[in-house]
Amino acid sequence: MEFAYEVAVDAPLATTLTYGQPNGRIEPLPVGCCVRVPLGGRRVVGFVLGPAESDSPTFTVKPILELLDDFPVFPPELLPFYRWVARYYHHPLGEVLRTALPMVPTSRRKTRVQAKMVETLVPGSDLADYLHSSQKGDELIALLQQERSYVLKKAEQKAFRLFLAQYFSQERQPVMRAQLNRLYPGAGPRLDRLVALNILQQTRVRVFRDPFGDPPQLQPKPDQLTVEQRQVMDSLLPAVDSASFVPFLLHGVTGCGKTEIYLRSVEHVMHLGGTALVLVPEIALASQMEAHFHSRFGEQLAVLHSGLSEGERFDQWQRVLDGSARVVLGARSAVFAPLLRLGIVIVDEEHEPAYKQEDGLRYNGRDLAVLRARMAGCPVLLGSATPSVVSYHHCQEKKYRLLTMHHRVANQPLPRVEIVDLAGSQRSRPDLSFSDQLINALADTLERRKQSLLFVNRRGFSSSMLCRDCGAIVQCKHCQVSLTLHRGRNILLCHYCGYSRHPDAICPTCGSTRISGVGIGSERIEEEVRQLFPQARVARLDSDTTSNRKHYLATLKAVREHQVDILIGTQMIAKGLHFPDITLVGVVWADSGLGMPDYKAAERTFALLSQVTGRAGRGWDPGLVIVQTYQPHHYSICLAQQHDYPGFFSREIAIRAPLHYPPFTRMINIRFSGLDEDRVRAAAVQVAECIRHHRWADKMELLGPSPSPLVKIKDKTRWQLLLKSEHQAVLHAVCDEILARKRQLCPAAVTMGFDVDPENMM
DNA sequence: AGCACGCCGACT
DNA sequence: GTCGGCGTGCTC
Repeated sequence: MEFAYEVAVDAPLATTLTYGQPNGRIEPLPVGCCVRVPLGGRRVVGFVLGPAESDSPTFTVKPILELLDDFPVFPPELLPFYRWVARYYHHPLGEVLRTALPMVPTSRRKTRVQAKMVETLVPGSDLADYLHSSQKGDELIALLQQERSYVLKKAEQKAFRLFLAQYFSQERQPVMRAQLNRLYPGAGPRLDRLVALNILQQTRVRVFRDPFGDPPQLQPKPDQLTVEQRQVMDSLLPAVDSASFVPFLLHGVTGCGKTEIYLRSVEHVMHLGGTALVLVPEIALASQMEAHFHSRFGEQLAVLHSGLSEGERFDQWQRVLDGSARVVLGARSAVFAPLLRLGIVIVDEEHEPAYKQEDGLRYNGRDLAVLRARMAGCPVLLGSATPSVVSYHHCQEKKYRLLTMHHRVANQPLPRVEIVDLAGSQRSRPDLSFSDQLINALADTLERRKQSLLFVNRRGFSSSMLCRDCGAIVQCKHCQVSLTLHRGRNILLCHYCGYSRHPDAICPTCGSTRISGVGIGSERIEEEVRQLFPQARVARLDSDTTSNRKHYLATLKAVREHQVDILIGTQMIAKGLHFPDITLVGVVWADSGLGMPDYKAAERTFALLSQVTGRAGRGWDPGLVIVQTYQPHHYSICLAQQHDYPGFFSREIAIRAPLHYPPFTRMINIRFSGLDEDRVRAAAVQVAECIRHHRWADKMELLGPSPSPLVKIKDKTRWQLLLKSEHQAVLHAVCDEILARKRQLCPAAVTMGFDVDPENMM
């Protein structure tokens, strides 16, 4: 066999495999092309990584079955990056590539995404000869009829004139047939005759499906930067010019104008002829960022996020691959985009947990963005109003350079934050979730014809259903979690697997009928608000009401046009939206996250409160934030009230140091799951035993094995094993060893997976 | 992951 | 006697 290739296949294999040249093909295959290969009696998708190691194989090399596309789906320059990802996350390279290249056909999915072509018309050879003498329809028709021996019918003349008008108005670009048919519904057969007469010529051109449904609102470029913005640019631009890896953390209060910093840095890179990668936590949710970048970079911009259809995503990817788009704006998976000559990498809201993918390849988009910048040799800019504790710590250790912006753009003051102790305060409506302060503030805001925003941590009506006789909580039959009452849809819903059932009023354990809901959800808050203020116009935004993007955008529009007085929502309203008329923000239960068994609980609470706080007072009115909590003295809540990030950071770091939590250690969570409870536990115990006997066991801490906080999800029992160490290399060596001995330690019926740098321990 | 191979219970 | 249960192991 002449050529042999290293191929990563779409299967959970630890190694890459060797395949031979496809039968009947002579030219070698390019690196990065997508192929179909035989694997153990089936046919799977694979990626050509390059020529195979040349030492004589001990196995029979099978030939590649077919080439799926003759162009590469990723540039060879990015292969080292993809390989590093596979090694770092202890994940099969083939699956890394499948995650990274979302439009590629998988072994399971049969349908393939294709380039979209449209039928177009250009002048035919007979017409082209006359276009020099005239461009007027009637004259051309006369000329053509005179010189040739045919007569054009009225309708054909009409179609012809229409074509000419379009052709010249769009600067001699091919004219879409569909466009002519829209203007003149009977055009079809007439155009066919014109094509037959060689007056017109039929062509097909590639079109890029447009992800910007409505062209985003044009955002003007400000003439001037603030003093702080100029100082930040003065630090950033030399780093961009130096074309070397320099990591920056930009800590700037909400409304300080970070977006303009991003835009100008990217503009600078564009002038230097480079490319730029910009990550945002969740672009699907109508972020202003998309509008800004589209206004500034137009055709140069590609967007990559989950809100795109497969076809749109394919087109955007192709535009990046062929170099016609040089700025990529996208959610975490955009970190794999095939950009070459990177000049800058930007991560907005770098602290957001949304950067962490929580299934399959559990990567962190923010961390990989830093890695890409390192490998490409360019600066990386991490921006946040509430930086992650880990990133800020890197600044203190002089690994990152800290840039700080203290002032909001128009020098608006930050809103006043009032904390209300839910346990200690007198309440005139103890039956509701509102303190008197919040009720009064809502009433006052309504009266002043301003808008209020109420933030609730959970969706649904009641978070769980409790039997008042036996104390049992109604649970999902596939997951060991409580079902949430959704009154609007009249169901009990599992937020983990989506199972739903009718909310019948009989306790499944004791048969009692005294069952009632406990815990507050957004649906219930909505009902309470309607009861308190029947005259107010109320809207709710959470993932229940947002299953379609249209409804989400419509609600935002209604809020912007002041057709809503009180907006109620979950996490998703904490980000991005800023409307000048929102002067009151209420947080119904601020400490709900502090009870979680999770070392990041305080960090998340601080970030969430700061973020929600930033929604108030974006107009002239400074705004008021009312935070209801049972823990009014908790440092994450008090320091958020004072807008004191450095204060929060030092308190948090003082707690984490003695407990050996990140940033003082690195962690890897090893997760086990399977249908057979006993075997899942046994596997976890076996692996733990193996780790305890590892030669570097004294250089790490092992917590567990223990059942996961959510023991059972979708009928699968889950156990976990947490590894902590100051030395990252130790953790990786242990994982490699476990993977090598997986056969003996873990039966096939139990799936084992690594969560490197876990964000969420549930 | 998925498919083949292999070793023990109830069927024509 | 065999058909098929799923537990185990491998895939270039």
